[in-house]
Amino acid sequence: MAVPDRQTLHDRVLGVLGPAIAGGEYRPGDVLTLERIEQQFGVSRTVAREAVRVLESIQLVVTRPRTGVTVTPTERWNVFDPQLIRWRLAGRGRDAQLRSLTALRAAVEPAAAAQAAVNATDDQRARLAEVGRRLDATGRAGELDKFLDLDIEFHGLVLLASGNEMFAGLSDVVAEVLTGRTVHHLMPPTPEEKALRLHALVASSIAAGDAEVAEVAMRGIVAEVVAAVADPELR
Amino acid sequence: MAVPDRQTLHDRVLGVLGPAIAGGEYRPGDVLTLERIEQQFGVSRTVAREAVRVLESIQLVVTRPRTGVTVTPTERWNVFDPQLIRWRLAGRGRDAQLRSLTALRAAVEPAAAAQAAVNATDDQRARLAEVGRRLDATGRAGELDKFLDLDIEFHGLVLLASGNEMFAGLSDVVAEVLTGRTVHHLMPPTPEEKALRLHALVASSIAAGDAEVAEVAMRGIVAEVVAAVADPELR
DNA sequence: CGCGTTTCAATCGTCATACGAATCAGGGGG
DNA sequence: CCCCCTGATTCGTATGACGATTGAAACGCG
Repeated sequence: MAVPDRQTLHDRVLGVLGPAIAGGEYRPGDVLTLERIEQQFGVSRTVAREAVRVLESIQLVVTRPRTGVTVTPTERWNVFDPQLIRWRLAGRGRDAQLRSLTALRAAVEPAAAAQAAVNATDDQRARLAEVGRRLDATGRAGELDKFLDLDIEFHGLVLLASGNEMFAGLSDVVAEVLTGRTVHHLMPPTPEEKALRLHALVASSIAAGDAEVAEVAMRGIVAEVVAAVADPELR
Repeated sequence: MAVPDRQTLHDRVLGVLGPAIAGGEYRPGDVLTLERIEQQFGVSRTVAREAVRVLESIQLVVTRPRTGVTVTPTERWNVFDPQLIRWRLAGRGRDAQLRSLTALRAAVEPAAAAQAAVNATDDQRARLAEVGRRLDATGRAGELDKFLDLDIEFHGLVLLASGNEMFAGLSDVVAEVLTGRTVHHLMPPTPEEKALRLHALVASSIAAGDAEVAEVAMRGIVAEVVAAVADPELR
């Protein structure tokens, strides 16, 4: 066991450089040269270049001849990139990231639920109902870890069943947010009864094809989440 | 003149490979080898690798030793990547992409407007009012090109003023959608009177700090957009 | 002294080549 | 019949070299 995950070298470089930039250890305008990266990590030009190339595609940096690799102003960053989101959630600015993502969830998930009620396949409706039932059971039993997994599956299913690929593309992000919320103890020790009922309502409305109720119910869920994340007394 | 834009080689490779994969010319499961890319484009391994590396970071492909570079199933793609969005808007699947993006707009922009009413700086409120006025004027004058520019600026401002970086990160996407809508003639030759009034209402509500009205007004705007894009008679 | 031009050096961009590592397939041995 | 070993394929990484780009300093001219 414990064979340290075979990682490529550029992944390791990226895994240091990315979080460092995302976490603000380098400020916009700071300059890295390829040579410095090579030396700092003891890697070849090839590896350094590939790592930088990826950072560039996330628009964390720009590279120009004679100047080097310059850190980009934050507002140009590709904030939807899952890697970047993970880096930011792991470092400082985690709370801010969690809040902005939660606002995004609040905007998107009700719409996704409505569309899911219209577009879901029979199979998806059935699975949603099933996951909803198990969610309810583990919630009432207070099994938080299992609840988290099911919660992630639940919301992922809704986003997927919406039939909108952009919505579906957010499932990983939602998973990160849910996980982060649990890890940072922004979750009540036992899921609230109200939340459980709302999840059940979302599932049944989607199963029944009732877009309006599905949307309202989901709005209720995310409203609670927004409140929890915004609550200053928990930080 | 006509000095062909100095582009790096990997950008050119990427500019062919990316759209090709995004446009479905390679199917999920298809395999490219680095060697084939080298030969096809007449470039060195370095260049081929860097292009592939970027594709990998968008999750269009995965690479494994002995196997090669394999095209990933669509649902794993990083659909929020601006590059990918542009590639898809440029090729086939353009309509589908336009529709899914519009649904995303419809979900996000009302929330953004509401938050903007709360969080916008004085300067942003003023600029929004100003842009709103000019939007109205060019709209009534029927100057479509100028209207498009102002419309892009308007929606970008709202997203930015929301103070939520995720929302702000969508301004480029919204710009693409608005442009695409005009290019594909999903816009009425003269902007509708109702849309103009709603834009004005959004601007004034945000300026006045009225989140509720700003949200409702924006909802009115995007509802019209959804209808226009969904309208089958225009395709 | 001011300003445009030239020179220079730093850094990226690209290439060719070589070797190691991972992985899958198939053959040989138990 | 199963397991292990061997080999082939492809990526992963390193190295050294040269050209291209560009910003800044040095230079020369008015």
